[in-house]
Amino acid sequence: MIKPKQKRTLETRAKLIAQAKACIQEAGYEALRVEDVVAGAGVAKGTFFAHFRDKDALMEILIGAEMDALLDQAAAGAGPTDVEQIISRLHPLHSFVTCERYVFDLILRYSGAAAVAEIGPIAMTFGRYIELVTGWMPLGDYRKDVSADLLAEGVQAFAVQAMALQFCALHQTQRFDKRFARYLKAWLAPVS
Amino acid sequence: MIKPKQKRTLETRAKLIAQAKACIQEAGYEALRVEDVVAGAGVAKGTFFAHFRDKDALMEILIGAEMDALLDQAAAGAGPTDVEQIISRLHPLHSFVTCERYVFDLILRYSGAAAVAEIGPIAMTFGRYIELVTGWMPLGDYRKDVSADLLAEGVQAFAVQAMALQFCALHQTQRFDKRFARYLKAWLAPVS
DNA sequence: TAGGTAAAGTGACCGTGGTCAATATAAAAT
DNA sequence: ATTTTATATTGACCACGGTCACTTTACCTA
Repeated sequence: MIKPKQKRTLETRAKLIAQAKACIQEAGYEALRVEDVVAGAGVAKGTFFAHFRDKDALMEILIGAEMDALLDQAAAGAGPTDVEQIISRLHPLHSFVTCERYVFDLILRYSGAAAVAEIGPIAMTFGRYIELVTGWMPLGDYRKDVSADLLAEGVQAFAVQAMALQFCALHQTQRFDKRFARYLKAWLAPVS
Repeated sequence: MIKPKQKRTLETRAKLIAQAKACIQEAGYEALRVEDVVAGAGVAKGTFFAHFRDKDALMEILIGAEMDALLDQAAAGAGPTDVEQIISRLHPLHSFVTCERYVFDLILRYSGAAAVAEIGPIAMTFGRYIELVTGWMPLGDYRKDVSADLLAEGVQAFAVQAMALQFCALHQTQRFDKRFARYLKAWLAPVS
């Protein structure tokens, strides 16, 4: 997949991705079937797996691209200067991550790379997330006794926790943003 | 599954669970095949699904039981009074949760219940974890500006984050316990 | 003890992700 | 133009989780 030489290869790959997007548009991520994608793209099943290691690899590409775009959006303009602003800036991204249970689970599963050579699109976005939030840390009145990087890791950990509880009926009395705000206010509060 | 009446039912269920444990003992959780379990238990495949909604439901029972036993162990005796003690007390549990990538992913997937009626064994253990840690909060010199319950939720969030990074080659320079300690020291530090 | 009925068990079958030896096509060499 | 070689494509096939109409068994009642 690193350097496809033939034009045909690129065309086939584009057809597969376009058809996958169309399927998802119609019925969501979880409902995606490899057989539908290849049928719609007019290629054989084996071709799919010549282009993508497995179904999840395609999902990673599609979901990773979406997350990347949302990260770009979050990174645009001047950084947020307080907790509320951080939360609303990240809202579109968190909203996408929790759009489907299936999507959330898949993202978590691929959020870490098993090896340096295996850093996939989703693992990349988790790195970007940390970088982005780290850059925001000097902009507000947050605690200074720990590094910006550690603070950012905590923000990510709390975001994941709040999103996970979003899917949990037992805890849905609190909306995601409200719970996340409670976490961040406690985590980022300046040590007086 | 709520009140099995016939003795036969209980026997079959016991055979299935025993065989599943044997399979896992031999090759780990991920390698478990329903076909092997039913073959070993001497029943038909359909019988398996009459006893368990799906394969994951059996996994939940087995993994949940293991986690419950480890929580009992962590809860025994006087509570830990500092971060290092908290970490070593939870070590056996965290160690089991990360014993296999497959196990970790499954636990995360079932850590929240979609509905009150669906609280499974694993979702229960996440509740117990919070309760346990909440009870430990008054025992040490931790911050008092947020509730013990919120602190416990944070401990859980950081534990999950540290475990997730455990599977990530990029971050394996730090061992789980060390990373978790870094998180907890920052999270639980008393506001001076 | 026989007959009836509800519960438990069966296994052929299906859906879907994934494989691979064979084939077709494009690019390079002659 | 023809042959050779590398690359892309094919589709029959497999593995494995899960289903369901049917059969068997256990228990209850007369």
